[in-house]
Amino acid sequence: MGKAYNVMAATCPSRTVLHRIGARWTVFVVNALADGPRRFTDLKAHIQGITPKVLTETLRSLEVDGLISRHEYAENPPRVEYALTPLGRSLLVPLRAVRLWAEQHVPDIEAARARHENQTYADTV
Amino acid sequence: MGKAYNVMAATCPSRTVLHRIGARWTVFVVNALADGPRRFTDLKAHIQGITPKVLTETLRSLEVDGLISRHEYAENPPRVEYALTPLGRSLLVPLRAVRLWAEQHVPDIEAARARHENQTYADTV
DNA sequence: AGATACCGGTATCAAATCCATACCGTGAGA
DNA sequence: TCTCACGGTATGGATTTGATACCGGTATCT
Repeated sequence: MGKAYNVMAATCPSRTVLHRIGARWTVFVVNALADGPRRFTDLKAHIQGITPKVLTETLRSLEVDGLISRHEYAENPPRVEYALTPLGRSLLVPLRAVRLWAEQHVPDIEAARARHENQTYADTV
Repeated sequence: MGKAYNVMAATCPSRTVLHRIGARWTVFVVNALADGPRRFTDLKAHIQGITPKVLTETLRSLEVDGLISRHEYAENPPRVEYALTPLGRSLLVPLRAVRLWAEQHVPDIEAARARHENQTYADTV
């Protein structure tokens, strides 16, 4: 059923999906929610460097796409929690693989960048 | 080994790696090179919607990071081929998982978006 | 010989996105 | 009353992305 879509086609809806996944902060927010619901300020502290505006936008987008859910508790003081939906949790699997790849290959990529700085040949295939 | 890095830390180098992976067109270019080397114009035709400028920038960035290699053949007419390096091929694995997830969950996400449309409409009524 | 087309890109400028900083309303605590 | 935390907005500048036109070299067609 998945093969009904081709990401290389400009008109394919999977394009917009991939675009959303690839958006600047999606990977971080989804990963930050991996261990359970979190509050706005908690997320902001956990994902270092994200600004409140961008965090708000990212959360809204993910909510629209059904990847996370927003729960507003009518307590005193009011509390807002964000959590992954089942769909969001399923995305966690491939995203975790990407994050692990990134963490594991930092030395390789830093070496490649250093090599490029030194103008060495690029033919290391 | 991989756990020496934490993507949530703003200063962590894995951040820049994840940023590169998540860049607008990286997934498409890497996937387009999955089946072997391709030429510039071929890539441009295959990845619908990418402009030459952006394709050039993406290829240069991926080359700096050691994910692809650029071969300029001194033939007549000159030919330029881009290919995945072993490092790039290793990235192919998690990226393919992401692409498959995207292709498989298009209906879910479209449903979520439609649901959201209806919700906001219902809120105004 | 002249016109045309392909390849691998640049140049230029407009549009979309991202980021930093400041601020707001509500409620709680001192 | 003053101040602080929470969950955000407002504003305005910086960065990235995109659309379009163009270029030099080579081959091909007429």
